[in-house]
Amino acid sequence: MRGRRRTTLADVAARAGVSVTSASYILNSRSEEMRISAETTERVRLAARELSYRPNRSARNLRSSSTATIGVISDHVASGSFASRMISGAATAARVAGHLLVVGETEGDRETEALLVEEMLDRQVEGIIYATLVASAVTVPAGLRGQNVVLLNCVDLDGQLPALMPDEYEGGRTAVSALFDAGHRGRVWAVGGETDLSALAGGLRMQGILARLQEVGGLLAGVLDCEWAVVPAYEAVRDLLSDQEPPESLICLNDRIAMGAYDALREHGLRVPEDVTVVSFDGSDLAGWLRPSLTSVRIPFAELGAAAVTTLLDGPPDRRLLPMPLLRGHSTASVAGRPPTGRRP
Amino acid sequence: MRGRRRTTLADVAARAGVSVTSASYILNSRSEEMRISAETTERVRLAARELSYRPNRSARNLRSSSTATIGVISDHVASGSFASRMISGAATAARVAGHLLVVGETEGDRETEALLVEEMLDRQVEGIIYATLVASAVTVPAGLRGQNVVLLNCVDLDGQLPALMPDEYEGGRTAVSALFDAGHRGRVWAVGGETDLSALAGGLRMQGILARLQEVGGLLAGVLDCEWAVVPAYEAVRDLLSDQEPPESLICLNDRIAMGAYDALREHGLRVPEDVTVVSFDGSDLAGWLRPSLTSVRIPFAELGAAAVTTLLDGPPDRRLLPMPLLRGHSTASVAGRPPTGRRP
DNA sequence: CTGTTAGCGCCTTCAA
DNA sequence: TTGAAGGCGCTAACAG
Repeated sequence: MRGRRRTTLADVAARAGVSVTSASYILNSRSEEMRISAETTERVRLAARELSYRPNRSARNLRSSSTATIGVISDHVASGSFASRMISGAATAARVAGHLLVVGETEGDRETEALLVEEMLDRQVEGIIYATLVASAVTVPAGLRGQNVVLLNCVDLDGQLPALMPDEYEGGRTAVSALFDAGHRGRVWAVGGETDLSALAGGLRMQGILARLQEVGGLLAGVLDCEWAVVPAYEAVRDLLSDQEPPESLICLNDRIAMGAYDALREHGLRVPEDVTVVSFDGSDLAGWLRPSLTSVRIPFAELGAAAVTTLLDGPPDRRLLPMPLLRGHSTASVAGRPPTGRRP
Repeated sequence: MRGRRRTTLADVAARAGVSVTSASYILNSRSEEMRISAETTERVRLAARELSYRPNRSARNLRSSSTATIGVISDHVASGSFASRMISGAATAARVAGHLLVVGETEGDRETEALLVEEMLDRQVEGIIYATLVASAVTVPAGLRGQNVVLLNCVDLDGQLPALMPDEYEGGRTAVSALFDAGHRGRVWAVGGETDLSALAGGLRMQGILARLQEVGGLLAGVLDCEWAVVPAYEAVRDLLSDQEPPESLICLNDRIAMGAYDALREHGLRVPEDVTVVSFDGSDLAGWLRPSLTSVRIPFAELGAAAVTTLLDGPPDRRLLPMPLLRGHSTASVAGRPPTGRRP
């Protein structure tokens, strides 16, 4: 940075007429412990303020080999607002703990990944958050082994690295509960299925859905397999409607699927939630934009980011699966008109 | 990081049987300049590789007071995928230049902002990108004055800090051109208006729209003032349709407005693009999710981020307004069925 | 061409 | 209570 020479600890000490030792102790809140006179302490504090002294991090880092910095490596920080929410949560938690975040995006490239790991280790980050956009099993870059790492939204295939994930199974159960709590029964179709084997979310959500359905005595009329995107979902639901008696409820495996489903339902003259109730997963902005607003089981991205920082700084938590809260919209409002109990912010 | 002591330059020098000076020169690719024998050079390189030596950045920073790190301060990295796209662009550009990004989110809080500035200056970042989610005029924190700063998506009220922004005026012109290039004429309504005075985008887009409209001999049937969100837009367009003869074209001031407009149009039995063509601003993911896909004047977030890094590292560019590219969807396809020329990725 | 050496700013042991 | 001094790892004068 183009700034001139900054004031150093020595400057402060000189101005206060004490040694750098004393100044150092005082400015690091150890004057008590070192039994430095209150008067001296105050004098140094004043001098520091007058000179608007700020410690030189590089020097401190070199000395203490710790930087109050946490690295985040993610395959995509750009895609959707998902990864960014996570970074946001992590950044806030880090700041509260007096840390800063350095971020790197790999775009899935292994070489970039390894490079970023090295760059961050060079900068002596206190720990590294390794995150993926879609929940998956991964092989982490070799440079990460033996470091203070936490995996986010993924697990490593072979090793025993601490990993934080949304509790997709419970999330699946929550989705079904949301449907039945709103008083709806009858035929439920799941839209989305398990297309990608490397993505864990689909399977776990489906398991949770089935388990909870069994508990409440509901049953799954069927699963519409389709790519997790708007148009495929639209087509799948459209075809379903032309073949069969319409479902009473739809569980969409993400919000974009729900968007497509909405279109198909509307085209078929079916209203949400009066004719068909819809619940979905993600809790993205889209859920709030749709009309009626979508009830969606939210992926706790910000919470994951914050928990990752905590894990790095204070050790792993007991629960490594984070709850997926229900974001209530109007797509599950009971036909009687009971208003939803919560609104999105 | 919990790693053991890392190998130092001295270790490498010792193993290669040379002085640290030579090792330093060689590893910094200055052996040529220092006329060090090829043989020695090779020996040192080998030793470094064998010990998998990596320079200690903190030490280097302290010595050279430069960190190969750039700070990004933004009011919201979480909201939408906007800020994150920008960060993504910046991160990539930074990495190419051998730099890393440290990011901080202020949530609009002045105190946090000032704190982050200090934290980053403490870490001796090479420069700071100060970005806002919505284009606006701001007062930057005092700590930023005199530093290597570039404003992104905003301008400072009083000072002369370099600022990079999307060319909203040209963008407005582009939107109109998109409409007329697709062969559409007739009544054009703008939806959105200028609600927020601190947000620059609305006014500039409208100016561009009016100017271009005049050039091509079109005219604005009217402006629907509404909040830039789905429901208000839906209501505004619905009311318009119930009062008036339907418009031939709609220029929506952002993608969410277009989403609401789509709903109102569909409800009224009007098809896009057959009955009404729609063009919009943002070029967000939503534009691709809507059916038919939306033609939208894209905010070049990634490009802004990349340009900001370049500005910080190499000085300000000539053009401080970045072009807003047209993202072609089907909402402006000519009625004759001409396919759009480009697809979103 | 290569080695010796003096800091960069800070923390901390040891003595006073 | 305070001061002097060493050293974190690296770079760059300045000798040889």
